[in-house]
Amino acid sequence: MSNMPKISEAEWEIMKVIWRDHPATAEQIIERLPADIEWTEQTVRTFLNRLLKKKAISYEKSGRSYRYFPLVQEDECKRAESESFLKRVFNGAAGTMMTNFLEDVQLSNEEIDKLQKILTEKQKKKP
Amino acid sequence: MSNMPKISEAEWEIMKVIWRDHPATAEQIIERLPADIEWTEQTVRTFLNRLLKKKAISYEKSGRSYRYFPLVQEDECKRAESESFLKRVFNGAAGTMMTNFLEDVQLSNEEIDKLQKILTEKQKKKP
DNA sequence: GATAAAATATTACAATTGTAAATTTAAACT
DNA sequence: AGTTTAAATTTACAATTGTAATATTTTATC
Repeated sequence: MSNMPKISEAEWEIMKVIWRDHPATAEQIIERLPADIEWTEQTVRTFLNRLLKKKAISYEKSGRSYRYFPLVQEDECKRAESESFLKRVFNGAAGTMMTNFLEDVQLSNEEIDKLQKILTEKQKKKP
Repeated sequence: MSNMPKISEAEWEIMKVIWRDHPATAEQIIERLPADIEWTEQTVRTFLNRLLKKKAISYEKSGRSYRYFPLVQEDECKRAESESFLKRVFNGAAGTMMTNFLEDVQLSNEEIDKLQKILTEKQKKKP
């Protein structure tokens, strides 16, 4: 099975930027991080190095800098993290978890429609 | 707002047992942990101590042992952890997150119905 | 009240994480 | 080619976490 690297909270921020647009230099990554994150450049470069060591990303050289790109897929990481969350917090009870979220969160009408549609599909497939 | 203690993955297992049935002695907690968890008693006691230090739980004395009980509410912890997960992994996009989950997870017909009902309610309330 | 047994509390230790500073390397410019 | 300078690499360091072992304190028991 998947020996996906464990990505820490801070590293997730880096990965999200890289997934969104790659390859990307450290400089680009730094400037694309959400504005409310206040890390020094060195801090970001440390995270990049750790992600390299974990084989979550790789790079190609370009001039004097590296252009980083992901080695692990966003979808897989999300799935892994979701499973872990579901098990840790809700003992794996997806229904309870979804119910809880639905009660707490506000959704647009489009989102509601989409969810309804998926649910209806699911219903049709089962007896 | 809430200055809720950060509960680690291992600590979550302890908290879930305590929430389910409290007050509970260390011994009871140890025996109620899921069978697939293989911690020595000392390890569990360490976690109990850390949770005490974090003020996530407290205790009352009973004979020679402590009977632990929660100081933080399960609901609040779940909510906090859910928010953190949602932000970290899905940038806060609840719709996307729910869609992803729905596609990956299998639900009973009752669960599907319940979710449909909640969605329909939500729809009615908004234009 | 002394002792044994059991519970709690303290100490340990390596890995991971957040947060950088210092150092080294390599590319650009003169 | 030598120097500047920007990038990457190495080193740092405290807090948290997983995983216990050891030590100390209490309470039953004789």
